[in-house]
Amino acid sequence: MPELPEVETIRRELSSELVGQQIKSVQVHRPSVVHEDPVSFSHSLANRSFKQVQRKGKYLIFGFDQGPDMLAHLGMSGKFILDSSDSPELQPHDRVVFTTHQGRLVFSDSRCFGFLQRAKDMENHPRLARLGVDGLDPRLSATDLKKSWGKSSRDIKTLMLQQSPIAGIGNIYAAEILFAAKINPATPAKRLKLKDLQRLIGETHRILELALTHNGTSISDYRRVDDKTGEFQNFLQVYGKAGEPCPLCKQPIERLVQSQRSSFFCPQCQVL
DNA sequence: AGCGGAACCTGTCGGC
DNA sequence: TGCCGACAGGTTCCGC
Repeated sequence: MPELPEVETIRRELSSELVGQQIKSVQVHRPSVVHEDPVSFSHSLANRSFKQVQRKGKYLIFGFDQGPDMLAHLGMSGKFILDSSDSPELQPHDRVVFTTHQGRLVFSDSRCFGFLQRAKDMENHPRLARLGVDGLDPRLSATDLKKSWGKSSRDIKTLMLQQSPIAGIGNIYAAEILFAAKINPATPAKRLKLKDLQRLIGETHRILELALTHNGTSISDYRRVDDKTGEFQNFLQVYGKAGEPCPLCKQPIERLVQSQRSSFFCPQCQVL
């Protein structure tokens, strides 16, 4: 589900609404989504207060007034929902519920690819150690990309999804960024020159920023913490649009499977 | 080392 | 109506 703009939207909303709230209790309804002993997890988080919410790539890191941080990933269908109702009913996909003095924070995830886990040493967490430069980070450089990709004959689309050397891009934004940069998703990475990679970085920044401005893309599952949808789905140029005319040249958009994922592109505009 | 493919789990939709 | 396969904003792991 959630790529960088969706996760960052959620981070901002949690940051403004959740910070300062104290946890009364934690109920784990699906132990497998807590990647550690669920009993220790619940016990240790009780009575903690949320202090900050950070993001690295598609991961969220919750900081508390004391004790280890909590790492969270939303997988394909994970959501964080905040509510303040008095007698909320447990929904079928509610996996973990944090009850605070002001309401609840619910981790809901239909497919259970997401997870929560405390970690004392977040800096060296194996999940985070592999991440490259954040997709919104201005320090992202074409030279770094050339260094990582310069000798690879793999297709550029697959490499963009690997979270290194760039972190935060997923299937939707890979398609949109490549369309904007006029690069074919099947192009072997080593064929891209520095100026192509510079353009790719420019479009990465532009598209991710724009999507963030519109609070991300809601296609089916993704919701903001107040259950509202994002709006960037209204601005998609190629993702999910196989058979529809290209917004630039009217040629039909094509679908292609790469690394077991769908890619969408315009065969006429994305020639490189 | 790097690659392709399977696995994790659940839900929805379209075709027969 | 029911069953079956395809597909879905992700990531890790295993075997070659």
